[in-house]
Amino acid sequence: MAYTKVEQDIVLEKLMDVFRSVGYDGASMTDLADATGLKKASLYHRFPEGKEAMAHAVLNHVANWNNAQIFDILVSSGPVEERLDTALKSIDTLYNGGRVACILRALSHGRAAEIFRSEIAEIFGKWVTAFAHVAGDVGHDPQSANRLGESTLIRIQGSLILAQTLHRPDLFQDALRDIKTDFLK
Amino acid sequence: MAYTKVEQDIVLEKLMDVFRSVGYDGASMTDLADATGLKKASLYHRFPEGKEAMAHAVLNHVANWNNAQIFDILVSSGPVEERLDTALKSIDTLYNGGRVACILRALSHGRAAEIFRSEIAEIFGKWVTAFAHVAGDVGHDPQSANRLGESTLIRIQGSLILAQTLHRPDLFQDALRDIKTDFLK
DNA sequence: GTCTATAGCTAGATAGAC
DNA sequence: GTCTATCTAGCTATAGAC
Repeated sequence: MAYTKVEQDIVLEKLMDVFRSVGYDGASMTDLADATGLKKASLYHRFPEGKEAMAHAVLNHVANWNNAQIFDILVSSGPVEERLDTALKSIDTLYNGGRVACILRALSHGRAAEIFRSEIAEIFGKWVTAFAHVAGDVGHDPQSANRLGESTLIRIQGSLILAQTLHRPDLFQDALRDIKTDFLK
Repeated sequence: MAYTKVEQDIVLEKLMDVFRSVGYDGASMTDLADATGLKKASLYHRFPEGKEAMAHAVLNHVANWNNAQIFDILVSSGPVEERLDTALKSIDTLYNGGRVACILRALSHGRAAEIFRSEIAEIFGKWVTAFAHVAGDVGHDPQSANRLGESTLIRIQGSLILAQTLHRPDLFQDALRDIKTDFLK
C-alpha cells in the first residue's frame, strides 16, 4: 500500500530539518535515514534518485507552504496591516523566532547552489513579488515597490544569518518589526 | 627552509577560495590540494591538524585583512564620507561586486558553524562596532548607532545572498549605496 | 514498502622515501 | 618540505529476502 500524503509530508519535514541544520553536503544518507526513522534502502525506495531528489522534494514542499502561508496572504484583499501581521507571524514561526536557519539559504550555497539555484530563485522571486504587491497597495510606485520587496527579503535573510551566528534572535525580531514599519510609515 | 609569509598567504588565499565557493563540508582535501598546487601530504605538513586547522588559519587571515582594510579605516579620523567610501570600496572588492560568496557565511553554517562560530561572531562584532562608531560620529546616540551598525551588516549579508542566488549583483551594489545613504542622511 | 547486508568508492589522514 | 603510496572509515547506492 502506498504511503499517505501525510506520511510523506512528515518524511519531507524531517528531511528538511536535516538539510537546514547541516546543509546539503553535510547531510549523509545515514543522517537522513536516522531523522526519518526509515532505513537507507527505504529512503531510496521513496526517492530512487537519491539525495538530490530528496532535496528537490523538500524544495517543492517549501514552495507549496510558502504559497499558502505567505504569498497568498500578502496578495489577498483586506487591511494591509492585517495581511502583514499574518505573513510576518508565519515567517516568525517558520524560522522559530530566528533560532533556525533558512532551508533556502542552506541549499543555495556551495555545490548545492548549482543544482537548486533556479528553484530557490523562483521562491525568492515570489517573496519579492508578494511584498512588492503590498508596497503597491500602500502607495509605492512600481519601481519603489519592487525595491521595498527586495529589501524586505534582504532584511530577513541577513538578520537570520546574524541572529544565528551571534546567538541573537532579537536581531531577527527587530528585522520583522523594521519590515512592518517600512510598509506602514 | 621554511616558506615565506608571502608563500603561506598565497596558500591561505587559495584555501579561502575553495571554502568560500563550496563550503566547509564540500571542500575535500583533494580540492584543497589541487587549488594550492600542493599534494595532500604537503598540506598536512603545513596544517598538521588537517582541514579544521586550514579553515582556522583562513579565518585568522580574514580577520587580519578586515582589521586593516575596514575596521581601522572606519574608526580613523578624517571626513566621515571619505572613510565610508574607502571602506565600502574595500567591501565591494572583497565580494567582487557581489559575485562571490562571503567566506564567513560559508563557514557559519552546518557542522562548520559549531566549530567556527565564535571566531566568526568576533569578526561580525567588529563590523558592527566599526560601523556603529561611524554612526556615532554623525550624531547617533549609542543605542541608535549600534542598531545602524547591525542593520549595515544585515544589509551586506542579505544582499549577498540575493545577489548570488538571483544572479543580480546590482542588488549588492544597491545595498552599498543604501548603506552610505543611511549614514549621511 | 521495509528491511539486512554489502558492493564500490572517496573521504580524511599517515608512513616513509627523497 | 614535498612527494608517492596506502590505510581505514564513512560515503552513496544496490541486491535481494520478507
